[in-house]
Amino acid sequence: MEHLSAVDALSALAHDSRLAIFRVLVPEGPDGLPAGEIGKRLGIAANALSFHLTRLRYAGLVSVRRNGQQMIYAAAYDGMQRLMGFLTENCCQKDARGCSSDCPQGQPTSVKDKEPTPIARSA
Amino acid sequence: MEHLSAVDALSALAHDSRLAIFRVLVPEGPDGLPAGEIGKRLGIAANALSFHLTRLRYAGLVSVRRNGQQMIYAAAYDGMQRLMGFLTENCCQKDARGCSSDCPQGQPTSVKDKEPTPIARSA
DNA sequence: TCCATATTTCAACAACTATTGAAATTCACC
DNA sequence: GGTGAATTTCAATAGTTGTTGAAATATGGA
Repeated sequence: MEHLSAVDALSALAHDSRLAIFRVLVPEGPDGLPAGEIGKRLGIAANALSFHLTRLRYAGLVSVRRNGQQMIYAAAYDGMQRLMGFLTENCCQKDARGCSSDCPQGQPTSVKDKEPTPIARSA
Repeated sequence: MEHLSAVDALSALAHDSRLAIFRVLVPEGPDGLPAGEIGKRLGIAANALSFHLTRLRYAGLVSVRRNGQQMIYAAAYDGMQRLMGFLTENCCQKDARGCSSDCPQGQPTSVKDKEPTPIARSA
């Protein structure tokens, strides 16, 4: 995951309603939930919900499929996994206990062995 | 980490310059870097930099100390660790390969065993 | 075809966030 | 005390994002 799409994923989750939506979807697994059900559980109006779901979808964090009149949204685990991978790789200490505390992270790398990527805006 | 402070941390990182700043600080470890050096490396003006550093600090992702005229900023690993913990716990599948892919996550919990927390705004 | 349900789209507006240049603050050194 | 360097603060503005209500689209069933 590139710097920029990480920003997309982070900002998709950096909203109260969207984080709540995502958290509702996670335990539902690939089956997901119809938009209406999400809205009902969280008390979010249909149009606002649609707005937020689009944003999550754009960030690759949820997928959609149609089932009759309903749109079924599901957490896109691979998108989340890419985000976690990016954060672990770029934003966490590499030695011993990194950010996933109870998970020894494999290759311990010494701090300071890596040039930070300069900020580059694509557009 | 609560839902809301997770949103704070996520939105602090959900910006191109701030993510770049954080990534510059991570490999420097607890020694950190003076603000000016960060600005020089990333080509960010002093006042803008100060704005972003304040935001990161507010989110608990960097710490500051003074050294003479310089302000030394360092990545706050514990803040990042809390964020990673929150995401692993709330936004990832719990079974077998969760989001930290190569890290078997200890207690595998079955999907669907957890009521999602309803969205609650404190203010 | 007509109706009801589910969801999205649109446009207007409100709210928030970022950027800029100028001024202020803090500290070290003379 | 005065000067210069590092950093922050401020105010104005621009830009982006979220919210709301109304209208449109898509689907299934009578």
